[in-house]
Amino acid sequence: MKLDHLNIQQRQAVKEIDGPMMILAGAGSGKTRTLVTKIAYLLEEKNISPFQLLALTFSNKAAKEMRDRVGRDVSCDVGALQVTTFHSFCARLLRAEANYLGLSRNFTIYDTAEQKSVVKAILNRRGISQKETSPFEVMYFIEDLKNHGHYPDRDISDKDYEVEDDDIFYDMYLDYEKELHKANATDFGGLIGGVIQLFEKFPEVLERYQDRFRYILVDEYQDTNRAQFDLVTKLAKKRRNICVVGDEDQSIYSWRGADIRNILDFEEVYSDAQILKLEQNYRSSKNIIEAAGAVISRNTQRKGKSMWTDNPEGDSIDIIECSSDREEADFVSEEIINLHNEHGASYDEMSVFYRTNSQSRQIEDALRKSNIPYRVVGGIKFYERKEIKDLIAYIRLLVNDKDSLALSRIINVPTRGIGATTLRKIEEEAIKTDSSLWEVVNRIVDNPEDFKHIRLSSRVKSSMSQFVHLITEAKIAHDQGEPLETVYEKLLYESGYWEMLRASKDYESQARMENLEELGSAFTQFEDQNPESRFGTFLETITLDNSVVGKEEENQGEVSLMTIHGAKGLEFEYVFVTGVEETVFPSYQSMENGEAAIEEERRLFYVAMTRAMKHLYITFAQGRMLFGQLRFNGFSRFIQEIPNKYYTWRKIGGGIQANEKDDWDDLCDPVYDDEPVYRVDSSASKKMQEKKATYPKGSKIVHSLYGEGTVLDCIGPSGDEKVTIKFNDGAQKKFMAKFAPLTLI
DNA sequence: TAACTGCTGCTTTTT
DNA sequence: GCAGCAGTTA
Repeated sequence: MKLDHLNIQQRQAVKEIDGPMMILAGAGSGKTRTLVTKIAYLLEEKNISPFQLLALTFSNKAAKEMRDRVGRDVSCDVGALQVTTFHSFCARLLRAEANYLGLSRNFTIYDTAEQKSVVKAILNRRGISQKETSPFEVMYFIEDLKNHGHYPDRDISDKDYEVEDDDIFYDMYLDYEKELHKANATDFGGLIGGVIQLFEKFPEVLERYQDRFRYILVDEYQDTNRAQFDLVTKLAKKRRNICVVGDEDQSIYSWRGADIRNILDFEEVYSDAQILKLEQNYRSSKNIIEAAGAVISRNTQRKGKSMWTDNPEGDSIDIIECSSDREEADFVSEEIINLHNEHGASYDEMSVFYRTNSQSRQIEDALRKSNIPYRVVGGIKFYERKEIKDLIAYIRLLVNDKDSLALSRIINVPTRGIGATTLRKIEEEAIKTDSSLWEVVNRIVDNPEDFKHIRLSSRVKSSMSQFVHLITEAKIAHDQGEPLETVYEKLLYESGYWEMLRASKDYESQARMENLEELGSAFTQFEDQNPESRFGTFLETITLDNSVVGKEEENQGEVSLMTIHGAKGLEFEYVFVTGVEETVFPSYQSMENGEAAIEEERRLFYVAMTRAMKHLYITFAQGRMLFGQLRFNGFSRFIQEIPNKYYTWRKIGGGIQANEKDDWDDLCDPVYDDEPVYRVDSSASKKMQEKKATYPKGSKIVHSLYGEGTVLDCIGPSGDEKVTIKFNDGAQKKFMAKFAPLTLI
């Protein structure tokens, strides 16, 4: 098998197949190429059956990419090959082995919004207001437990997580688990935990899987949490053929439980592990790689790689100082037009990054004004829209009638006169008789005389009867194999949902109706691709991968807008990183959370920088509207961490007056020694001192070589300004003030 | 039952 | 600046 297309380290990563291995693969180092080749090598050269190989990733994006490339590059039949995400793998395994854990096969997977509803209900029941304890706190607590591989009766006293007795949060966690179990549901963390539980309680099941998966590959290893590490360790215990690939410098999901120790401790867990580093970057210019390297080298929590490249030095990084967020957006759109018209760059080679989604609006406005085609990646997801969640709730109830959360969501949508009071009565009854809401509603409909004690009006009772009829009819149609879209439409029209939107005159309803039509075609499309599938598989697919509906259409020459988190794994010729200011990036929360949080922000900044292949723009605004207030935050410490030889500082627009600008430069004077000084206190901006620029805008100068000219612009920190000069012969040139032979006249 | 009003408190979001 | 909540009013 030819491995000429790989470098020495990559080739070694491919050929060493036995025993534990960790590959530290830096940004743009050909990680996927190496992994795909390794899979091909195992299958074709070592004759491993695809059935015995397991490749796990964290994201669907990565799984899909690997699957596609394996399918393209590998000649043998890869049908049985599992290249999938941790969560899909676990969901499938749990459904296959459901009988062991007392779940039924049609269990529902709750997403974050549904988890929140459950937690809210628990808080409510305990009489705790959301002000006292926010549901997020409880959710975070629960997730943290699950991320560490905890499940209710698991003894993890010898693990790295302590559970205290009579902890009210812990009690709520137990309530939560009970609630989910009653609803025949689990959550993302529960998928992983469920498999761990299964493996611990039934060693024979574990052994079956250990014998099957002789080679295990884990991609995006830096994003795995402790539970996933546990899971993989269990699976690999017998054969020890485990190969993990990751980059600790791109670990940006620790707030989601990703545990950087999985990388830092790998050698301790596997003392005979081979550690390989892929340090050659094939993506970006030398300037970008070295600048990014300088920034990330400030982190202490890392194994330490040093990326290098054979690529040309490339353009200087542009640091753009703007007076406001508005001007920043205008600069981005003007520069995009410039790149497009003057440099022939196509829009889909450009991307604009921001720290938070809310920053996109400003940019979108500017792009729209200039008629630049763009698309926003991420943001509000299709399946998170209210109307979609509503109809999905109808379907969830149809698939799993124990899903009381789904029932309570839609029993009064559209309004059927079954309001909060009635619902509370049903809930009380359900708790008393230990049944689901669906069962209670059915009992009321079937034997109304048994429920005289909860006094329901006949209008309410007849609505309930209609509701039960609707769901039951749809369920029968579904069971008889009617096309999914037909059943869906039945629910949509006969529930009155469609009519409710049609009758409503507000502006949003039109869009909602369009979304519901799109959902309809999603069913048809899904059924075409998975002919044997029913609603159950559809639900699982959309919960675990919300890019599933025809949404992921090809980029037809648009500028991409996204958060930096969304940019991981992608690359663009031209990248704009916007809003690079203290309190925005790093975010103010991270600034309050100590050095570890700042290191994560720094990794995020590193990810942003290393997405750029050809040209990198870093922009910031002196003043920005934040929380309805104009704030002056100063540029980010990360800008100060870029050695000045890699960038050109440009101040654009007219915003601030000359003397103010000098004060600003002085205020933000970057410090390059070992202990950076950060001046982020906005009140400091009021205590600015007077100081003159070396070459004020508009002043006349003479250059010993080029003659007389006018200063167009003077930018950058004082003592290190870059001056733009228009000479009398029309030529325009940029100089470093401290080196150029310039004299003021 | 819904609609209105004032108050609070803000990230990122692969699954 | 805006969404989401709790408490109040029609």
